[in-house]
Amino acid sequence: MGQPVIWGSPRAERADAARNRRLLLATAREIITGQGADKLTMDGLAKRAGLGKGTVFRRFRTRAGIFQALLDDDERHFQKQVLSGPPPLGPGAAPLDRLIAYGRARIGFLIGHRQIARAALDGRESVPAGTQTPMSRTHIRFLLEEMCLGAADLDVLATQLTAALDGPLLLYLSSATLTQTAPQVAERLGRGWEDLVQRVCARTVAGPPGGEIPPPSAATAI
Amino acid sequence: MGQPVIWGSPRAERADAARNRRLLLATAREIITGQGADKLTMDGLAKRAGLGKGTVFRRFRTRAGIFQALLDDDERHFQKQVLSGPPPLGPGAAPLDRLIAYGRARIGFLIGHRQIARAALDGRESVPAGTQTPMSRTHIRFLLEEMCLGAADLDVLATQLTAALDGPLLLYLSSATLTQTAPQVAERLGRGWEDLVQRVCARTVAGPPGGEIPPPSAATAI
DNA sequence: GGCGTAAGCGGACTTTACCCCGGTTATATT
DNA sequence: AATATAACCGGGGTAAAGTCCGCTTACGCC
Repeated sequence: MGQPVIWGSPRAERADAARNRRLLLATAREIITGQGADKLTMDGLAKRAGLGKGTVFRRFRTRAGIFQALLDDDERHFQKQVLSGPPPLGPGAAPLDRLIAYGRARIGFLIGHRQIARAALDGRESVPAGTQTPMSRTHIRFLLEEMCLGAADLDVLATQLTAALDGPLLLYLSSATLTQTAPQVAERLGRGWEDLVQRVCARTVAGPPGGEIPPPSAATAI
Repeated sequence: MGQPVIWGSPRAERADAARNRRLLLATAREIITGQGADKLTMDGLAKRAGLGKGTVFRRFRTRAGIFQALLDDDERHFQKQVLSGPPPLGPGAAPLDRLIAYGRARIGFLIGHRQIARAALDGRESVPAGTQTPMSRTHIRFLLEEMCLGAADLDVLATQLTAALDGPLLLYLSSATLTQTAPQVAERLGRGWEDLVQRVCARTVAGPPGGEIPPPSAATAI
C-alpha cells in the first residue's frame, strides 16, 4: 500500500501534494455548488481549504485550471461508462449505435457540467478547453475508424464531429437558455446529433474532389 | 417625472461616443499588431488612446469585449463578401457549392484572426464568443434551407455545422500548431469540411427515428 | 440661441489573478 | 538513521480587471 511505485517518468506526485489536490478540488466543488462558479476565487478557495494561496496556484496554474481539473476529473468517470459500461454506450453494440449513444451521453454530460465547462474556457491560454486530444475526440475517432467509411481524413472528421458536439454547448447557447430549458435542449441536440451522424455515416460520397491526393503529411497530425 | 418616450431602438449612439469607440478599436489594433494580443491591457489602451479607463470599460464592458468588438467588425467586412461578392462564395452558385466555399473562407478567416478570436473567449460570460446567433450560423442555416434536404431540425443542424467549422480552431487546435503550419491546417480542414458537407447533404437518410415528431416547440428556438 | 437632461467621461478605489522566494518537509539513497 | 535533494508550502507583493460616482458635454426641445 505505501509502496511508492514510480510511474513512467515524472516522479510520482508527493503524498501531501496529492492530498492537498484532492482537498482543493473538493473544496472548489463545495464553493461552486454553494455559491456558483463565478464566486470561486483563488484566495477564497485557499482560505476555505486552510492552505496558502501559493499552493493553489502551484497546483492549477490558473483560475481556469481549477475548472479544467474538475472537468477532467468528472470526464474520467464518464469515460469509464463509455469504455466498460453496458451497450449501446459501452462496447458490444454496432459502432454507429455507439456513436449515437455517445453523442447523447456527451450532450447530457456537458449540460450537467455547463458551469464548470464554460469556466474552463480561457482566452489567454493557447489551448483553451482541457487537453489537446480530448478523450471525446479520441473515442469518436475510434468509432469512426471501426465503421470503415471512406473518409479522406479521419482525424479531421473526428475533430469536426467533436466540435459539433461540444461547440453548441460551449460556444453558442446562452447559459440562460440552458438553465431554463435544459431537457428540451438536450433532446433537440440529441436528435440533431443522431441525424447528423446518420448522414455522415451513410457512405454514399464521391471520392475526394481533388483526385486521390492523401492528406498532406503526417496522418495523425492535427 | 417627464417620461421620455422610449424608442424601439435605444437612442442612437452619441457622436463623441462613436468617435471614441472607433479610436479605441483602432488603438487596440495597433497594440495587438505591435505587441500581441496578450499585451493589451485596459489601462494601457486607455492611456494610449488618451482617454480614461472608465470610458474603455463603458464601451466594452470587459477585456474580452474588446476582442469581440474587433472580431465583429472584421466579420462584418467578411460577410459583405459572402452576401454580395462573386460566386461561389457570393450568390449565384448552387447552395452546396456556396456552403463548401463558405467553409473554406471561414476557416481562412478564423486562422487569420486566431489571436483575436481566441482572446474573445471568456469563461466568465454567459455567451462567450460574439453574438448568440452569429452571422455564420445564420448564413449556413440559409444555405441548408435552400437545399431542401430532409433534415428534422434545421436550426440544430446549422448550429452543429457552425460548431464543426469554428470549434477546431477555437477549442482544439493549439495556437502553436496554427502558427507553425497554418496553410496546411487550413487545407486539411477545408478538405474535411468539403467531405463533411457533401456527406451531410447527400440526402439519403431514413426518417427520424422516433417517427414524424416535429421539433419540440418553437421552431426557431435554439 | 438658451435650457434640461440623459449620456458620456475620468480617474481614484477595490478586488483578484498571478509571481516570487525563503523556509519546510517528504522521499530516495547510503 | 542520517543526509541530500527536490518538491512543496505560505503569504506578502504586483499589476491588471472591474466598479463607482461626481463632473462634463452633446443632443433634443422650446
